[in-house]
Amino acid sequence: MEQETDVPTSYAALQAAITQRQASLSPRLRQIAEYALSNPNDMALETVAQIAERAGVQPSALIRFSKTLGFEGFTEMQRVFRTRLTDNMPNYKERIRALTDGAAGLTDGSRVLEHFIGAGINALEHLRQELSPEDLDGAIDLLEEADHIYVMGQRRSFPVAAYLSYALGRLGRRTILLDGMGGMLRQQVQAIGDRDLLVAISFKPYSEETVDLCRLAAENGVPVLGITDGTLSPILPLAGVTLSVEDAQVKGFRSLTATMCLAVSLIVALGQRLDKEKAGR
Amino acid sequence: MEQETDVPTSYAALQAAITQRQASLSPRLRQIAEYALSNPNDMALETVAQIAERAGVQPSALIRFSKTLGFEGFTEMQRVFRTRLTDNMPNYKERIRALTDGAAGLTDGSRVLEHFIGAGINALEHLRQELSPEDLDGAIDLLEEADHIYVMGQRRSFPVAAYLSYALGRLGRRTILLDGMGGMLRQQVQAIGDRDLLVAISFKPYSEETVDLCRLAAENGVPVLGITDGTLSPILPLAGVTLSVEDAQVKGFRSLTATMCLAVSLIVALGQRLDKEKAGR
DNA sequence: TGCCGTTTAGAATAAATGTTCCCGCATTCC
DNA sequence: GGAATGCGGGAACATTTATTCTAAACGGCA
Repeated sequence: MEQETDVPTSYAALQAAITQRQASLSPRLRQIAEYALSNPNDMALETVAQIAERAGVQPSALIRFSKTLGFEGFTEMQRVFRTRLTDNMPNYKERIRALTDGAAGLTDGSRVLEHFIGAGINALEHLRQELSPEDLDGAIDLLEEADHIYVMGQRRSFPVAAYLSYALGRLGRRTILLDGMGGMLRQQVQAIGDRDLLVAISFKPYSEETVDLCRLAAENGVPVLGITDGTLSPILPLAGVTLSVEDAQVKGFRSLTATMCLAVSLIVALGQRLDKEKAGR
Repeated sequence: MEQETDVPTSYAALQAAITQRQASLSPRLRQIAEYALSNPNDMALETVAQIAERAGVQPSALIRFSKTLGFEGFTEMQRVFRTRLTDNMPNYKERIRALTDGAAGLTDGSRVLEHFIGAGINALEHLRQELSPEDLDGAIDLLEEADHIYVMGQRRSFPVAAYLSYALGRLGRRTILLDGMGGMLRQQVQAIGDRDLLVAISFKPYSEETVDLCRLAAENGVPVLGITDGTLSPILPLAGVTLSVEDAQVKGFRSLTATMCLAVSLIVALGQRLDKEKAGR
């Protein structure tokens, strides 16, 4: 009575099937779908009762879920989840070796991705080693104490500036993204006072506008938090606190992997500081 | 009566224990030891009866084997075999979430940074494992063939959109960043044709505007390249090609570490493709 | 508000699984 | 050569586990 044709036999197919039918499922079954996709290990190894408890559903709901997907019962579906563990097992070592050997059989796109992933991991580890906690805390101090926060980043640094400005705003900090929109940059800049903070983000080749702005700020006694790279950065002597990141670069395209990691860390650390302060009062 | 001290809890320890005691075991138990070491998958997933049959022994012999190694019974030993599957096949989602949950006790800035660096490395490895080369190449195809490229990303996704738009522009692709500046979104959107491409970036909680725009594009036959997370994303059914990234998230602040890595990889891979094409002519 | 189809919870059930136990067998030691 | 010891086989047992079934809750619709 059931059509057995579309019963998934591989984990990839099962994942696709769940994803596809997820929208048309009843609430409880959707809940299971969500749990199954994010906890495939549990689905593969635990018992119905255990999974039901962890997912917050009844055991019978899991059987209904399995049957909805065309399986005979839960056991049959679990078998597919288990193939994910066994099938990927031998591949794991091979993949790492393939990577180490130089990624010979990879298509262009994924070779580039592999490269940037490797570079990204390196950059993150480098960041961990090189960035001093003092600088980081100093940066958070600046962000915490500033009246208004002005964020500037051009070209490749603009996404970072945009992120910081968005996130700082969400933390309730008064933040202005200096994007020069409508030629208003000069006006925006004139408003910066010495109780404010300029966050300047710039990487090689350093944007003139950003460096100029830093110089202006430094002359007017405005604190500057620099996010930059290298030891020769023109931002360095102008900024009170500088956070240095070395991200990978290929053909002029700088990866922002580590920089973004630093940015989100700054934000969350600042958020915690603000929480604590609020609680302390 | 039994000393419970040396019961192996990791697969490595179990493997060592079996190897070491193999010589002093009775013939039948040695037979089991041999089977266990060469078929750890079976040991982890099959039932006692199944394993017994495949190894050519009695089920009870397996229990004896387990007890000889200091376990309470077969079930307990099997648990160790199962850790091998879950440990070697890390569920990065779980790890990322674990890191996310464990962020509660973070105090100072450097601990937050440590946390995000760890989470970032995990996310990158997850990206490496989960993103299929086909999808990646498909995405590059779309970017290569599109007449105009429209990029949309709101809130936390905006930095990614900004980066892509900037970098695509530098590659000479005609790119429009849909930022809704000056309430021009509707006009910008109306211009999109079916030879163009919409790049939609959205993560939980998915921005309504972005999803709506995808739906509109899909209805009008405009190709959509989605960059999103999870398998439940509303972008998924609307996009021709979807690239899925799982980045860490703490207190509502999503790290863009892995997402940025993917973005720059896309760009550089596209750049290579364009170079090759140009050289070929 | 009242009806009808669907969905869900939870107990009841049947199947399967792990474990125990005892007896036969071989080997070893007296 | 005979008793003792350890090992292994396999059926019986108890427990766990998946599954079924029914009544209740829910949600949509008139």
